[in-house]
Amino acid sequence: MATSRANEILPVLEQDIVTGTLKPGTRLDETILAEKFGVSRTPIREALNRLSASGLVEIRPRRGAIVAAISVQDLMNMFEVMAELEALCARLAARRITPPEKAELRAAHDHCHALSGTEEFDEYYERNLHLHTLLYKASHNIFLEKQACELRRRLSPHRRLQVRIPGRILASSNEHGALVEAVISGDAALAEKLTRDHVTIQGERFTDFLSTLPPHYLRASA
Amino acid sequence: MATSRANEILPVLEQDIVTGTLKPGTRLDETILAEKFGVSRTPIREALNRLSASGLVEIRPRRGAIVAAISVQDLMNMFEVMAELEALCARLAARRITPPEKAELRAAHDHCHALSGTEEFDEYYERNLHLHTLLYKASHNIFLEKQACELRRRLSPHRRLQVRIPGRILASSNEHGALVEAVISGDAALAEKLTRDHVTIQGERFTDFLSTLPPHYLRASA
DNA sequence: AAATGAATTATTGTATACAAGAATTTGATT
DNA sequence: AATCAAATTCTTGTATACAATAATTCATTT
Repeated sequence: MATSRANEILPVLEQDIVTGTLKPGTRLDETILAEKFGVSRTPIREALNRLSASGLVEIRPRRGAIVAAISVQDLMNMFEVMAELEALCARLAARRITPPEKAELRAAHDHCHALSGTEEFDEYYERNLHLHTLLYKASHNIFLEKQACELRRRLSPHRRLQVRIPGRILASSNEHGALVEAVISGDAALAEKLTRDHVTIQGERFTDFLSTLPPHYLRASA
Repeated sequence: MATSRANEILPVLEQDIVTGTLKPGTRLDETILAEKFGVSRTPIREALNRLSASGLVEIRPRRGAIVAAISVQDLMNMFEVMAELEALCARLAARRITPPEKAELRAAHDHCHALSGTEEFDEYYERNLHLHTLLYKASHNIFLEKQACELRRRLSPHRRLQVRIPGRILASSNEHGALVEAVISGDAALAEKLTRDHVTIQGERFTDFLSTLPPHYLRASA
């Protein structure tokens, strides 16, 4: 046991929510969770409280906790902020990235690019995550890095069900190539713009995204 | 009682931290707090857990909770993100602000400007906060609004002790005037730039800021 | 048969009891 | 007098017991 039961339970629950094992709207019964983890309700409640503060869980007074369900508007709003945070990462990274970080970033991009033309969406998801994480790190702003990671985690349960269009991996990877080059060459303004455009869901991608969302997104509260 | 004891205690503690009544580094003894609020340790712990997830409180395993103490580097990092979030607010607001919101924003600016030349820092702090809050709202991105508010709250205990230079109110108010005009006239790019510059602590203001920080900022952890 | 209301059941929120680990104090030794 | 170690005290973390409220079920009435 690392430190406390609650500290062990928290990341497990978080992971289950982030990966979609526990889907938005799912009830989180304290007693059931307590049995599952082999503890009393107390550490479960601590974990749920913390998760509610970070937005992954919604606690309705006297009515229990559920995996946070968000509306389309929330989702659009969050993507808007995500794009800006990542754009800031890119701008700062272009100014602050170190030589070893440049090598890592290039390697991560190559690793992504190797899947161009394929349809290995799950694997690309992981490699893409790694590339973006390196970008956050290269900003050399630890707070920003944490914020960007947290927001990405929060978006991921909704992102997983995004449209999986055959050519998407190639397109995404090409965008990566351009923005990685901009960062490495120190062109902050270009890196910022390319990253913002890369993260923003625009044009017909947006329409596709909307039309494939499960219906519950249309009525969820904040 | 609104909903639960923990839900009553949480905002009180938060306010005490944000206003500096409870200073960074202060130990938050569960038993003492429980007595003060007339409850058992349980709801206190729930509140502390939530505050730790939002970053205002730091819980060290088996060693109790303290008001989050942050380093100069953390502070600089947070300001960098704050500037970007507010700049995004301004950019979006320039595109989305409604006529009644324009009137409110103008009024808030006038209210700030009325203190130009004075040295009523505490009053200016409040009016300035109101103006910025209106700017967040005018972005019409509720998630962004919440994030910006939360980060501002998190920075406020450290901001309060900023240098109080005689001419600062006038300078700040003039910057407000320009950015409010940019937002109202719909000049998104200008509004964004002016807001980022307004929030960023730069030039000799930065030196002043650093040199007046209490010494504990130099050794705090993340 | 449907609907309303009372009673029962289940679940959350709080308090208290207990266990385990950190901090402190006291005493012994150099 | 200073330092180190053992023991005590204090604080946190977990479990359990209880109270309060929401959800459900069942009966009664129209």
